[in-house]
Amino acid sequence: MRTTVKDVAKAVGLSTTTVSLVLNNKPNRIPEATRKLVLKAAKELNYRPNHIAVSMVTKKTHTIGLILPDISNLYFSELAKVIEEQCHKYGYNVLYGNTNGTLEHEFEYLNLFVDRSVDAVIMTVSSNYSETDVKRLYEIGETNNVPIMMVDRTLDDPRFMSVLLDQKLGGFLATSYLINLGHKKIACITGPKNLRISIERLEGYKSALGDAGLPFDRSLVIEGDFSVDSGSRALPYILGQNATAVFSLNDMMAIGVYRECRRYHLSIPQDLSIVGFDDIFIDEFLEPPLSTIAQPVQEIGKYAVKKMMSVLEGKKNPCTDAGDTKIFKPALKVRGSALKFTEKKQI
Amino acid sequence: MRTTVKDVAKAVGLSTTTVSLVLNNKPNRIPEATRKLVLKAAKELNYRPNHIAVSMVTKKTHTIGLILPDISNLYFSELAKVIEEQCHKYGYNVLYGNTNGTLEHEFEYLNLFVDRSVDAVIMTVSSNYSETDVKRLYEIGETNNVPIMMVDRTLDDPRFMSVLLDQKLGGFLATSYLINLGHKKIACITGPKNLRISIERLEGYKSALGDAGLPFDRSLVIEGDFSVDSGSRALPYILGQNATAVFSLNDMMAIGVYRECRRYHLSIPQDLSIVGFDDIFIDEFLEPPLSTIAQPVQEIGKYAVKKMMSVLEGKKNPCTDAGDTKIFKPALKVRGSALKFTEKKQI
DNA sequence: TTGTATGCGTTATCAA
DNA sequence: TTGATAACGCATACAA
Repeated sequence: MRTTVKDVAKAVGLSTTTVSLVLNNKPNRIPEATRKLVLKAAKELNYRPNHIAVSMVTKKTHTIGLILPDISNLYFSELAKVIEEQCHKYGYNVLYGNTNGTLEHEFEYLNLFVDRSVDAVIMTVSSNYSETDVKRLYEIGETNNVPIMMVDRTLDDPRFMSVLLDQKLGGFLATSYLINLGHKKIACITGPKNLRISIERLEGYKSALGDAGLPFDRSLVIEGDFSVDSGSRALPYILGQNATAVFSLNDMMAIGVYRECRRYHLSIPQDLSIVGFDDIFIDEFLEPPLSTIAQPVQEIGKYAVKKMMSVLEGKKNPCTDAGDTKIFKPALKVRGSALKFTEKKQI
Repeated sequence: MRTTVKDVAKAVGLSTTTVSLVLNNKPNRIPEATRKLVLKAAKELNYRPNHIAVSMVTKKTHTIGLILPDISNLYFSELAKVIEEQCHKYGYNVLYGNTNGTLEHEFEYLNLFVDRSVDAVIMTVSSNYSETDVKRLYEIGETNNVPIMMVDRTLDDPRFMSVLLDQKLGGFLATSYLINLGHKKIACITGPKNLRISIERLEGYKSALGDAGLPFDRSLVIEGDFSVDSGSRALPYILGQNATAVFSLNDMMAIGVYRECRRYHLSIPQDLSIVGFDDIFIDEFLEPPLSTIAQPVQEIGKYAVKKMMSVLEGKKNPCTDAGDTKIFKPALKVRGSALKFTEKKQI
């Protein structure tokens, strides 16, 4: 059996109050003598506070809930790692759940975590929320007094803190790069079309096209679902449109394009230039290494928990403070998956 | 504020006992009338039990602690996903921690989780344990009455449940495949040399060599650390030994070999055949797709939590039951990274 | 069929 | 400087 405060108290012949006082370094003026006595006994009995009991009275669990679409996804597993590491630094543990991108699971985990009295929730919403859904989400946070932070993807509601990426800029960067390489027919494989990040990245694509005086051609855009397979499925269509380059809204679909290109005996970048999005670790090991838009995952994760901690320490009010949406800038990472359009012609 | 049993009781004019009784479907004969009344009130007030308070009295948190070396590692992130999903099915949540392979962190998280009264711990130990360490680990589980399960890697102590892979068989399979392809000089890039899985996989390598009447040549073995970089670093040495094939004890190092081969303008499998270990998802998208030893991660994860659940439900005693070590069989997955030795000569 | 009282391990209030 | 005692939200033995 674990030793409790009672055991320690009994061992030193003092009350549990006194023991609790010294163990928690309370400002009460406890004489050094009894102080040492208690500390010694606690150590000898290997006393460790029962966290559940502490939570019961303090109303703090020092636990945060992390709700992610899929932790086996490279981007999220890295994010999960940073977040856990950072939380650990602050003395917080993390409870996590995979939603597989469904709204039901998002709410299910949110409720589950809130039932377990997590101090905060960090989540990336992956489905479409109706106004009612947003309201429901907000109310869960409100009535349980747990701050909710959106990371990577957000809801259109200023009441939630958000830590995001400038998705549009990413789309712009990728597309501009391809344009500067001389490509005119640049296809775009999107994510689910109603998804915010999908829309924003596509906007960047359009905007780059516009800046270059190139027309936006709807037939060059094909919808995917961020999976490798959907990337593969998109290739035949893209080829049919005579595109010479493609901007894939994430790296997984780009990998799908790679795979399908091999089946068609097409080589990247000679036959098709491609730029992805995310910069997952595997990119540099692909053949050719995939050029992509890099998200500063480490910084995003660090910022997210730092911000959350300051909220939990009461330094910030998540609902009223300005600047509650932090937007990180992505960067183009040039590797070897895109070639000048002219070079292509020479082959 | 959240509604409590008291609120519900007050609302229906009954005692908290009655409310608790119906809410938990206790076998007390509660008349359908009051039953419905309570249920209705609970629903209207949106009552959700405070999990912390429940744990306080039931001594069960329905939480398991998952201690992994690195959740951003492809193998572990997949394992973490299965485990979380399975736990979720059983109504359990998971608290997780990254140890980065250090003994201190393993103990730190174990203590942390035990302080939080997790019902069980599933961990993969990644460092070397002295006898004292093993004893300490065991005692933590014992005094807190939390079953500890080792997954993927184990300690040499029958008191812990273990869910493992037949590592030696994996090494044997990979090496035999290369031997059957006609290779005589097969290098081996190992993991940290004192690590159990490293030793076991190497034993499989030796055993395959022995079965084929091939000599075990120590100079063909080079130590890595399971990272991509260590795979890259190993290549020049392997080339220097005139090896025509290499068995990499994990896929990450194999990826390192791929990368380094490109720098040397060597092609796989024409210039060098290679077989990895793990079957991480990216393997099939590499060029050429990496042949490897596949671990049934899904099954391993499912089995692990199923077993743990049966222990928690008291159907099994983790310390006395026989067969507490389950060993899964790996399988060779042939893709395109190895070629017949003779074909190589023809090129 | 339902209510009272108690306890889980801890912190907090207030008195001594 | 220290110790009763209450309280956190719930489940449960026992009583009514």
